[in-house]
Amino acid sequence: MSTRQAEVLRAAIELLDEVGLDALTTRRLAARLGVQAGALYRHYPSKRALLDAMVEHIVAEAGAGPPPDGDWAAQLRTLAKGMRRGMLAHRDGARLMATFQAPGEAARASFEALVGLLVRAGATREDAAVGIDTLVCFVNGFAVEEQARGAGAPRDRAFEAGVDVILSGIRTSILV
Amino acid sequence: MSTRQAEVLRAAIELLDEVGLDALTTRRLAARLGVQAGALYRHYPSKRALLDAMVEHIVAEAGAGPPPDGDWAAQLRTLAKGMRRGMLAHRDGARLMATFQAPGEAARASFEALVGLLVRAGATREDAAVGIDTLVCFVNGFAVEEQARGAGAPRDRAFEAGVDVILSGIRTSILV
DNA sequence: ACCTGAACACCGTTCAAGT
DNA sequence: ACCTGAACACCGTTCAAGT
Repeated sequence: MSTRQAEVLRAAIELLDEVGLDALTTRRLAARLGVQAGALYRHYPSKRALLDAMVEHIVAEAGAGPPPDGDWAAQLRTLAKGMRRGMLAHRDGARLMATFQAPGEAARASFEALVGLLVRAGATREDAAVGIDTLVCFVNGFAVEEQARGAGAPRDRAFEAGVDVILSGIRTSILV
Repeated sequence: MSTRQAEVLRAAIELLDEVGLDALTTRRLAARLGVQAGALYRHYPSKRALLDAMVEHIVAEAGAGPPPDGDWAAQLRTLAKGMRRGMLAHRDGARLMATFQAPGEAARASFEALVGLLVRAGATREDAAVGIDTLVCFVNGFAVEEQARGAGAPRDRAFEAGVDVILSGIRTSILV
């Protein structure tokens, strides 16, 4: 990944935070880089490809940090909070993820890590995948709705309560 | 609601199914109606307003049908399946819902109905709201991901397994 | 390697004017 | 009441040509 490509990506994410997804335009991005719109196509083959790179970047930065400690439930709770925080960290972050298509490297890796966590706690691989799928879909669905509703009241408590419902479902219907 | 407005809405939903959300353009919609693009603004003040009306229509048609029977869990399972079916019934239906902002009349009513169901099963109103919120966010998140991944393998079993995890979480952590 | 200039085929929206 | 015609200020993308 060339330095210039990384600069384009960084500028795109900054622009997203400033103007939102709907106003994130190749022409505006080019202007911010002091360049003509067509020049962007040296670095990304399409706007779609750039958006995908942004998603990947945001997922990776959300999945960073030390692995949490505690039992499997405490770890999943921490990781779920981190995923939500990562999406809310950027304007329209959740909606950007939702428009995404292919799971991508970082997303797949973090999914596998979560499944492994439940397997180590005693679940079969299939059951673990169901549990993680449920949790991940909830987190995504929650963040999309939360961000769509605008800056309204903080929904931290509601989010954690939802995570707890799912963790308790995993405990009673998936783990031995 | 004038007849012509209803025709515009119907044409918009047909066009969505044919070309998808990204190609759903005021000009294409106008062409399908045999009219100039500007004429649409007699019936909807903006494309956003038209999209909102489409969401409302789809939500309402998904929430139609007789109330299911069985205990609360069987009823929630049936309703969750219906919500997912409603979103998948139209091309990019899930993504369209996700771009939506205000909850809207139909959505609010169906949320209240679901909460009432859990209250009758013995939950407090707050706990019931948490449970329903969890289920609804999961359903939306699941459908968004499912539709984003394209027509791939049917995910009926994965969906129902996820619903069951949440129902079992509601049973053990919310109900008396 | 990176960018310009200019074009192409589009967008959503507005508004006077028509019937 | 509903629509036309025409414009305005934009889009994403391509591509020869420059440095």
